[in-house]
Amino acid sequence: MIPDRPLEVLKAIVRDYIASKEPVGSKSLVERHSFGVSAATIRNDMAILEEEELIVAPHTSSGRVPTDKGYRMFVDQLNEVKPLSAAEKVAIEGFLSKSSDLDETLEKTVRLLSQLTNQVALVQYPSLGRASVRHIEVISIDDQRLLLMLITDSGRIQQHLLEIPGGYEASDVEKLRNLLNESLSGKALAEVAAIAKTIAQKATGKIKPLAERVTPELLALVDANSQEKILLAGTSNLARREDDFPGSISPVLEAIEEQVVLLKLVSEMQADQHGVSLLIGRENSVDALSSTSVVVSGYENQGSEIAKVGVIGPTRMDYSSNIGAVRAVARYLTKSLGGPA
Amino acid sequence: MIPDRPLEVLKAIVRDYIASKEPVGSKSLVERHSFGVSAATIRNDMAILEEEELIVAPHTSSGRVPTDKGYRMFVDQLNEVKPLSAAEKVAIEGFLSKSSDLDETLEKTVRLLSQLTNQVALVQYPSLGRASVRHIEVISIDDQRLLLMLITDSGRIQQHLLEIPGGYEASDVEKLRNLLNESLSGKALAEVAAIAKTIAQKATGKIKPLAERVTPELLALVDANSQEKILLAGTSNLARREDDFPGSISPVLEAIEEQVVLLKLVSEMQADQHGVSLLIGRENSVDALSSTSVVVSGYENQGSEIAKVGVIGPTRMDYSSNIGAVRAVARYLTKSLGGPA
DNA sequence: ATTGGCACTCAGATCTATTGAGTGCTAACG
DNA sequence: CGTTAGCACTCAATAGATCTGAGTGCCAAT
Repeated sequence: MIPDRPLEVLKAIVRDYIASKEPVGSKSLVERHSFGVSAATIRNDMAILEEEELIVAPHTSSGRVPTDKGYRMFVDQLNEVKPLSAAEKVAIEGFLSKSSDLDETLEKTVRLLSQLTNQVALVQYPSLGRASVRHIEVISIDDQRLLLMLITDSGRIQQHLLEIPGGYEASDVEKLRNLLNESLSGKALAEVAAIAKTIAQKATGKIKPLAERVTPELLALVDANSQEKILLAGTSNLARREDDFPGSISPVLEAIEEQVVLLKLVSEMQADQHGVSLLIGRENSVDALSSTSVVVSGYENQGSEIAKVGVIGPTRMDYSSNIGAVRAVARYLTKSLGGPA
Repeated sequence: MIPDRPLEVLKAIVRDYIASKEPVGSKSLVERHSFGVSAATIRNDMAILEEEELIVAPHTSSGRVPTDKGYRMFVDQLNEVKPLSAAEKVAIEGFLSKSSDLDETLEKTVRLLSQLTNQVALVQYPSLGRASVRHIEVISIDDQRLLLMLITDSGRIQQHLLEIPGGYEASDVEKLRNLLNESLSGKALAEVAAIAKTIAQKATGKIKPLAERVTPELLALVDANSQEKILLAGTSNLARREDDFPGSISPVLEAIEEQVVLLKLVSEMQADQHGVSLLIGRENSVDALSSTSVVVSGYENQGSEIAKVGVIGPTRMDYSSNIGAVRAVARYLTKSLGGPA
């Protein structure tokens, strides 16, 4: 266990380092904070912290820098996050006010979060999980084409245009639509595959060929729906912190653009005390992201978490305000989704 | 007018500089290319080129680097672009093969182009311009909600969920749908606003309130549709060329993320001899993009250009192959859109 | 018009002090 | 025992100083 004062010293080091980007030494520490002890004493405390690998000295003789472990201890000690400023609240409320469809909401959210935090913001699309079919629509576009639509209860809409080379009867389309909705509406997406098969069989006479043409496409839509997706914004914010990254930022940007990697990372994160979950530095398993931290929070629909929002930035970030912003945005997003539903 | 050999020298300088990133001097020039004259002669030619501001010397005494004007002359002289490799053609064909809806096609295209060129790729969504209404759909989701859809002839689909607090009659929805399609289908988007107004008036009795609720939303959709949009991919490719940018890349990335700016830039570009249009360095008016070049080409639907695809990268880029790739992708995109239509 | 020759320039690399923030340790103190 | 002043020491960063060589511009000769 770390004694009290050294812990305070650690906090001070983290804060000063975040603010100044310079390794912080014992002298500047006693100057900026009133510990009531001399620099030499602080040095002793720092020796303890170094022993515990909470801080390191970049060179033999210069100030100390927090390690990932140090940051971790810092955030775990953090018992209150920086509240949002009035202006920030206004911004969030403003965006929240006009409800619209899911795509638009998420796009706005991610842009908002990136501006709020000056970090790269990300939002995960609601995943298959507990989603269910709200409605299926088959629309005739012209005499050789149909538009198939799938609307889930989370508000996600997906469509696919399909060619019916031989043409079709309007009445058949109607019948098919009814058939599909009767059997599928309200069902969980996960069940759709099984049910759809029986539909193709149940279909009688004239509708049969049409049903056989359409159901596979429907499954493809479900599939596309279950395919996780992430929206990003503010990539340039990362570039602005260029020198927080050893060497070059480009591998970091590459890793972030790689949806699969990010998705895996984000999905595995579980909320902690603040309703927020974070990975600091090497705590995540992606090598290129070893000097970044990820802060995410889940957002909900109908009482259960459907996906995550968050930010990603240099390890040396202002955790307090980022956690605050992410948490706030996640809450508002939840509200915004719950509202019109 | 520039004499022949100096022109060849310019071309060689551009090519060598693109390949090596080092300012190129008279000696290495005669070594790498067989001009049949001595270095001193080349130096005289270089003096001419410098006089014409086609090249500059970064320092009093080191090799020369092409100016924007030099690059411009180079590409204007370019009479054949590098053909795509077999592998590249396969990649394009492969992507082309499966048709799908516009969103998906464009997303794939932009990713493909970015991989092909190792640059930041961009594709502009088909704009309002000549687009017309293919179909309008009003779908009842549940007893208080309708989904309004607008499908344009370019295949762009846009929808909006609207609440009907008082509920509605299914038959009214049907009537409204028919009314809308009769009046609007086939009409240019630009005309929709005018026509829609008369619809709200023409509507009789029971449909009237519904029509009055729906038409403004329809206009909003048209508006959203006419709102230009750009898709980006491969931002990290720019970061990889980090040192082609003086100072920091972050302003460049910021400018590129700024849709409005990019859109303006791209819209104003007009195709030249190769069916491709390019802006080199300061030829574009965006300050942050002064050391980037933009290569775009239009893609078509039903014989007329509907939007642009292209890449953006450092001024010191391989114009020949980028022009080739952009042109090829634009053509395939045109084909891909024309095919299923 | 082309060329060899030559003096000249200057960015970049290499080396050497110099500086100063910061450390670790020790001996003294209450 | 925890705290402190003092001191020798380390080493990154900075500033000069020097060297080097690629490359130039120009001139006189072909």
